[in-house]
Amino acid sequence: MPPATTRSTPERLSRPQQVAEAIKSWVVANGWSPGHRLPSETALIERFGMAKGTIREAIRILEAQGLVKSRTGPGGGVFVHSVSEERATALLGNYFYFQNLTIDDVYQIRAVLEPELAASLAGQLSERQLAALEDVMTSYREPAGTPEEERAQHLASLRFHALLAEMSGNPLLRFLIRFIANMLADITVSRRLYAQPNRELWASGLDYQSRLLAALRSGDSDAARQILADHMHNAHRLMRVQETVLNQRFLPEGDII
Amino acid sequence: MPPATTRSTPERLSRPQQVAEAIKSWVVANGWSPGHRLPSETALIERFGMAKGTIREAIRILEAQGLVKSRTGPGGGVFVHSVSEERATALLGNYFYFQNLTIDDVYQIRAVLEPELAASLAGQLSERQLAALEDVMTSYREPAGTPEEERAQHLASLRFHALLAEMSGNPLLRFLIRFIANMLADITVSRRLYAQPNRELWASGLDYQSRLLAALRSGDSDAARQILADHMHNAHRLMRVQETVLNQRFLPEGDII
DNA sequence: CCCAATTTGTTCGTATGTATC
DNA sequence: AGATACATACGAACAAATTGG
Repeated sequence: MPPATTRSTPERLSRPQQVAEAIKSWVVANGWSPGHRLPSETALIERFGMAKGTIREAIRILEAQGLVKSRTGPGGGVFVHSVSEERATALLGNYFYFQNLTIDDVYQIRAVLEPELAASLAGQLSERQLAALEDVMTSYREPAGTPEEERAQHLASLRFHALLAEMSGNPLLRFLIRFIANMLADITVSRRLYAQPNRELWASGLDYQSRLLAALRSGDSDAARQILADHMHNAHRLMRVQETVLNQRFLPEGDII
Repeated sequence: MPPATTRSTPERLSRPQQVAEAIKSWVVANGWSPGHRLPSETALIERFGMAKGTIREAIRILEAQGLVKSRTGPGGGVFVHSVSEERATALLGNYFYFQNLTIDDVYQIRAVLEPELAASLAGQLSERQLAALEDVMTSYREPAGTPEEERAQHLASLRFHALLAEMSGNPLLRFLIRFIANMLADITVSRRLYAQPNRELWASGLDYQSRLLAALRSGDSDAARQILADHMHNAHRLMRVQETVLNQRFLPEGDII
């Protein structure tokens, strides 16, 4: 179940890594699906002729990648597992931890993905799904009073976008939008954006989202696309302002950005 | 250096996993950068009061995520490592292995990301970079005769897009486009698309790319965007045709799609 | 409720491999 | 070449968790 690892750097692998790769291709070759039980530790020890510790390290490698899960006790063992969205998000997040993205980078992508998502969902949602979206919106019907409320509302608005993505039939689009929303949530928290209430962002966000819901309901794909394009443009502009404000406030005090 | 793991499912972690998480936050807290050496195994054994095997499994977990690398010998040890693009690609690929994407899914994303990339690069590239792009183009100046050549040319055209992405200053855009190109290369191989030469795709691809280079050179951002939008639309259409042909050819023989 | 069987989880001691000086 | 410092691997014993009787 792991895509064949395209090895461009032919560096020697440690034995646990070799075993992990061998198990991977074994699973793929046999077409084993999530839930299938792999041979027991002792069986693998015999199969590969290696010590217990080596085999266990191999299994840990696969577990870290989210490809297997192991349980103790009778009926236990190591089981093929489909990589969860949470795991994939965390693993990919590790990569971008070292790439120090800017707000501009993130919004360049959001600005094209979110409108595409909105357009593709117009006229496709059930009344139940539309109701769920309206439900999230209610959590920021009132302007925030405190910074805590402000932050909570911002996270709720990100949840709105994540929920919207959830409704897409495209797994790739779904993952990317949710991943970016998560990353944005982390950035906002760690950089302490939204420390001061920003009533303009709140008002414009609420307005855009209600207009979006109308377009989604009526099936007006072009309108939905345009509404989200405008929204992203606006949100980007407002976040850049806040980032500037932030740097001016915190940098002199030696705080991390 | 790993983003704080947001744990929504409070399941108990095994000791190696606990240690791995502890080391992660330890690295983040101390702000250790790639290249920094972690304490030796024996030091970690004392530090955590656990057996060697447990510590080693923890390190395997971090290594599988691409966050550390270990070397033997004097001056060796475990070192903080920035997650490589290859590693991130492989790990994310594991996730989508279980999501069975369609050609439509992939092209819905390509159709918005590639034009955005082209637009953002117009007028930004050096003569040297433009020359490198032209260089890749020469590898499919002639129409393919054999299926092998056909496949090689298709992979070269994907490399053209990957190279273009490489030139973007946006790490997120860069990664996404290269990831999708890689995935597309895998899909085309595993599904045996392009088994029969498709001269139309070859001709249109070559035409689009030379027009794109002109737009990039002259700095016409809108033209570059439009050219790639058209190209994606066309490539998508042609790949759907081939996928249909493929299914009709191979499915009766019991081959996997 | 406890006991027994099964399977992973953990420990320790020792030995081997590998790169640096 | 040899000594040193480190990860790597082995093996046997013991512990913990889970399931079923």
